[in-house]
Amino acid sequence: MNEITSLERRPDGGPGPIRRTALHDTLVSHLRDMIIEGDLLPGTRLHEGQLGEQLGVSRTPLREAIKYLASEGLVELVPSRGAVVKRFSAKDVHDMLTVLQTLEELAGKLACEAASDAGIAEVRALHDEMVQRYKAGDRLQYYKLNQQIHSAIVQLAANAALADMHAVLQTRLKRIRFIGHEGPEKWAAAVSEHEEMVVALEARNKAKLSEVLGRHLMNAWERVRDAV
Amino acid sequence: MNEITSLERRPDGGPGPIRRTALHDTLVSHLRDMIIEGDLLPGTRLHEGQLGEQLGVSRTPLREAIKYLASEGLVELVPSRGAVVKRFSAKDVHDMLTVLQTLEELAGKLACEAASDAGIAEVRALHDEMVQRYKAGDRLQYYKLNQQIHSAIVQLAANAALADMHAVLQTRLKRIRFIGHEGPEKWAAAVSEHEEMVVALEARNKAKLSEVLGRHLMNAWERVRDAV
DNA sequence: CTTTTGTATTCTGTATGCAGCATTTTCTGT
DNA sequence: ACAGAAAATGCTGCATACAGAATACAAAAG
Repeated sequence: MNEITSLERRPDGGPGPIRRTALHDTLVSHLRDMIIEGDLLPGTRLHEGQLGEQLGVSRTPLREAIKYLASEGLVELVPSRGAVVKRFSAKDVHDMLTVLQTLEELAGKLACEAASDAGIAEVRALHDEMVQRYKAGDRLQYYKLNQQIHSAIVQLAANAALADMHAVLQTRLKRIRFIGHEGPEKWAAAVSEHEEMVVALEARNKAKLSEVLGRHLMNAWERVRDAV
Repeated sequence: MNEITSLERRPDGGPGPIRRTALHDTLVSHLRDMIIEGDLLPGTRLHEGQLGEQLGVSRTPLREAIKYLASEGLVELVPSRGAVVKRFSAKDVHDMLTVLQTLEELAGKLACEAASDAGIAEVRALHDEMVQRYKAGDRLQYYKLNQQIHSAIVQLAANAALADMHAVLQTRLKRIRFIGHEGPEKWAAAVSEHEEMVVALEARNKAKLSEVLGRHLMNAWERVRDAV
């Protein structure tokens, strides 16, 4: 079941303008997911003919999607030899986390200034939900909510450029973090850091929030360093 | 003279593997330049037929290039209505400068740790050249060297992710800064800041370099705020 | 047996053709 | 004369077709 056509139209016949997504756009999301979830491993060549047939799509929109992902940094374009899924070294991952850390520190500062109370409440809600998942041992949902919280804080900063850069790096790292399974004690530490984060945000304590976010990502490196 | 074919082969017959650039790749650079230099103003629709004919290229590689630029954030894709050159609000520009500031502060720190003496010397050379252009009143060359210096410092940080993010933002801002003409006194101040930067780098003074880079971009906002 | 060269196949890169959507123009009714 | 509808035009989105490059394979030479 990898046909792409099923994704083209929304399943519900709900109101509002019917979704009119372009195929290349759908393909971008689809391929991105395939890369993140490991269906396409690093170093894999993206075979236009084969991949297109597998997804039930012609080469043209597929190529367009690949170009888009290339600019995003998920695939690499080799002249006359197509595209391959980009492989990240340990240093690459460390570099990305370093930049992400800086960006989130900035996001923390800005969020404390710009966030609405409602926005902060949403983060709190996400966090509480995440803690529930943690206690239930549901790693996948925990992981997703974790990412959502970080994205939400960045959103609160109300800085489009920051959100862009953060999203790109987060996407590039998803594949890694998806794999990086941490032990119970480190997991607990991560949850504890998150609690600190939300408290600092609610107090609109810029310095504190920024510090915790930075520390959190330093520790993230510890957690994934073995996986790469 | 807008034919694209002339750019396909390298002019020199130098050694090494002959350049074999794909057309869509060439188009990305070409369109990017057209946007930055104002040949394509914000809000302009990128007409596939017309633009392709003008450049002597068929629609397929052109469309691929546009998708790439869309991911880079220079153009916006409107479903069923093609692509338009993205328009940036004053807030957008301010947001971008804020992020750029943070990134360059980080770059400064890392560069002081990781840079080779030779690398630092190159920045010094660029700076001296820039000062010459400044004294000669050659705004265009000054501007280009200015950008080169910032890029060079980021390169010295030896962090690929940082370089990526920096390049994207710098590209998005080029169009703005290209326009933003500053008065003589502000121009002098900018040059003076650059001098401080290079001195701090040569001394490998992390805190100082970081501070000057940050201040420099704060001032950059002052210089361009009227232009947007 | 190894190396090299010629050939065949496969895949990318580019062009073109066709269908559907958006927009504009024209026609018709009031 | 004006408003609304219908037709016509132009453009995008996707598929297909064709040309050229890269690789794999096989045969021949050392």
